[in-house]
Amino acid sequence: MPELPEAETMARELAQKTLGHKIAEVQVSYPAIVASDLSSFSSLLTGRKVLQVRRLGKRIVFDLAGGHNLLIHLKMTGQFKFCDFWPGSNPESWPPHCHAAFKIKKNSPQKDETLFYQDTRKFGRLRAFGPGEMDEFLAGLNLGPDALSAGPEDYHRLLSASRGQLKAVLLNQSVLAGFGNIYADETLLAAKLSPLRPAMSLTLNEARTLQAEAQRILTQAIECRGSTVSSYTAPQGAGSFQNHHKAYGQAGQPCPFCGEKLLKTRVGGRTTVYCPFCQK
DNA sequence: ACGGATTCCTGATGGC
DNA sequence: TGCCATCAGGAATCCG
Repeated sequence: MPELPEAETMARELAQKTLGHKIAEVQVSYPAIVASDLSSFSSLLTGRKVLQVRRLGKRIVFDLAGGHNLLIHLKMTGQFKFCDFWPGSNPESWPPHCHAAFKIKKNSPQKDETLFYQDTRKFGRLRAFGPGEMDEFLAGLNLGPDALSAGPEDYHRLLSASRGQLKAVLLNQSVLAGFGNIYADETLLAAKLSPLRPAMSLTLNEARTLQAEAQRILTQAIECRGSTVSSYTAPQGAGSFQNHHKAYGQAGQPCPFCGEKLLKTRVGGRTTVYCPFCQK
């Protein structure tokens, strides 16, 4: 599922293909995928040049000319793919699970491309904004600082201020933005901290370890272009960090530190894999 | 203010 | 082999 490293990879690869080019046409085949006003979705984006593509937590932002924006949350299975044809108005003729299409009018002599938003489970959401509107929307989300750029003191202050189990707090995007189920489990195992313990009990030294491991793992995952599980693919193909997972999906496998079997449980409603001996 | 359940979806998996 | 039930999961929303 797309978390911080996957969203970062997608933003980079989307930028490579779209920066400086115009969105010439927009089509939506599954209207529920648009979470902003549907009638203005196309007109807010059409004819606008892409100035920047960036990641915001797990979201992807297209900054467009004139202060307009396209904001995407990929949720579980959202992804982008480029094709060299423009789809017909009949959704049946679209590539599988594609719900929106953006015609990228390339500067000559490059050939135009179609950017498809593809989402098997249809959980993802797209929003288009006029000038200033996105900031207002984002303020309402109350996102915490980015998990990759926050420092050790931030980790300590934010996590130890929240009630609840450490992993549940780590997954709360208004505490830190970017962690999902994969990297929460990976980071907690690497830092030898139990997902089950109260976040309030986190000491400054433990927070330092947690932040350092988060930085290391998220950075390495970005270098691997993310983890390809449940069909995630970036525009330029699958990532490879799934080959480095030590916790996620590894229940019953030996703990990398002590060799005992990793256990599976649930924290905050999510499947959680951890070592009951190493993670304190 | 917190935890828990529910909702949105579809493909993969497991039991019989 | 086939069929049906269950599970997976981010986050908004609702309930207690």
